[in-house]
Amino acid sequence: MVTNCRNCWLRNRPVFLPMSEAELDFMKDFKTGELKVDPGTTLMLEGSNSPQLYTVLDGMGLRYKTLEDGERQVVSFVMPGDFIGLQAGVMDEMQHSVESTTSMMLCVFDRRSLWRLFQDHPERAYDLTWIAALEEHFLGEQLAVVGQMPAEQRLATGLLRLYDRSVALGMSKGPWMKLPYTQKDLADALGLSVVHTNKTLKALRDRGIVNWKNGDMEIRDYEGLADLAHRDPDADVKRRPLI
Amino acid sequence: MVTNCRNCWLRNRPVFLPMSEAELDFMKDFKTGELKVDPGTTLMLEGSNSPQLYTVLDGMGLRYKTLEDGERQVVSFVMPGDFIGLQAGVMDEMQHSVESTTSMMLCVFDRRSLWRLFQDHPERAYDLTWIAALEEHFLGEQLAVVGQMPAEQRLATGLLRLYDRSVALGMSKGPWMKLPYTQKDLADALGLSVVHTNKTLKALRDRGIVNWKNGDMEIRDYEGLADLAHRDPDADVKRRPLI
DNA sequence: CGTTCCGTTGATCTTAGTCAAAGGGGGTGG
DNA sequence: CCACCCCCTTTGACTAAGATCAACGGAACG
Repeated sequence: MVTNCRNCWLRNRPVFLPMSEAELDFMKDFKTGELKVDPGTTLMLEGSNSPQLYTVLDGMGLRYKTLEDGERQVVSFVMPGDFIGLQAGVMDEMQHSVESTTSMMLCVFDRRSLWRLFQDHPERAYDLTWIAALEEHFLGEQLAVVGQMPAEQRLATGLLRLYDRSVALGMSKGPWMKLPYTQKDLADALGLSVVHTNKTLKALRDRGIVNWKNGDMEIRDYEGLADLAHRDPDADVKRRPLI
Repeated sequence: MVTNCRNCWLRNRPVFLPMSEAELDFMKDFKTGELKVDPGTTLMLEGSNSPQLYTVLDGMGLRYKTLEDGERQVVSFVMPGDFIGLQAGVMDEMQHSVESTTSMMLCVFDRRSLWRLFQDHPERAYDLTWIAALEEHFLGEQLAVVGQMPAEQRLATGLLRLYDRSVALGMSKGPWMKLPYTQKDLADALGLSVVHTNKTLKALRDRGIVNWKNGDMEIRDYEGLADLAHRDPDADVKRRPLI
């Protein structure tokens, strides 16, 4: 059964273009169904090997690693169009956990059909590799953020990135975006303590740059934020196509 | 011309097994030659799009990103078997730079043949995706290291990882390994200042845990180091196959 | 109506960064 | 062969960014 599958990577790359007849046929072959999950559901568990792979159709979540001492590193935020479970599919087990923070709608694939995809659909296999390379790119960026930037710049960079993605995905038109995370989630992503994250956030709020209330974030001064992030004004144009 | 290509991912996955007839034929098709570079050579430049992709046959190097303000984040250390240029091959440009720190021997491929690989050699395409996923895995680990660990633990984790790889690649049998990097390189990888890296290193030396002299590193107390890294004793067995 | 989770804030402490200066080597040129 | 220089390492003194600790407020929820 193929239902509406917007924002699915199998549909196209990048995730926006319309689906062709051939692609629809293809979907019939691979998609095994859709899955709706509640907030707080663990979709993938570090060290496990899920038989199912997902594409996010709707909702948000996060990927994280847990360290021996209980600390948590949020590896990335999950948004519509993201592919979940590549590691489980191609290596033998997941290296991080994935959890929903809102309710999510997922497009479900069978892990075992992945090899068939490589054999019969080289373009899609290529897309998959493209996705993996993209993921690698963003992890590298995040590593640079956490490794080299002071708190304020980290926060600005992180919020900006979330907002840009949100806009790119058509989830926000104006200055508002859904941000269903806790400050602890943000802190764990940026490598900061909750307290310091909160204080840094307050500083941004006091300066009228952002406004975060009840899971909704308002970017009141995009330029100012980009400035705090030390972002090269040209670079974001260059980077725009990479969501 | 196909010459000796040990440690090349195209040869096999993981990089150790012997090459079959079919694989030799395959190599003839894709390998365009070998390249020897001096220390300090920039192999890939962030933002550029190299027409050539490489596999490291011998020597060591590093990948890094440069931030707007001149800071540098070392993204990973490059060792034999590593594939260089996946992003250039599959996306449109490199997202980080790659530089040799010793002289290196490289196996050269043409970027344009990558698509042919996906069409005609699905197993190899699969391997390539596997490599990308592996890279993603290690970046995630490094992110957790930089984001959550204090200096000493970061250093211990980093050195341990370098040593384990070195052993896995057959480059060290005993407690010694080649470590041709500067302390600044290490600091930029761990998100620390050189000064603090140096002091932390001295502490390890004073406790007889490691000994680093003239580009050679001696792991004098592996257990002690693993302890400082808070490494789960079982985990390294699990992680061993992933180089 | 208590409990729990999250956000907020202040006080204090520690880790790691910055600044500065002094030792090596190893290479190059006089 | 020596001298100088450059790059890297090492060390100490000082500073600051951010962590930790602690306490309170509010909203959601059973």
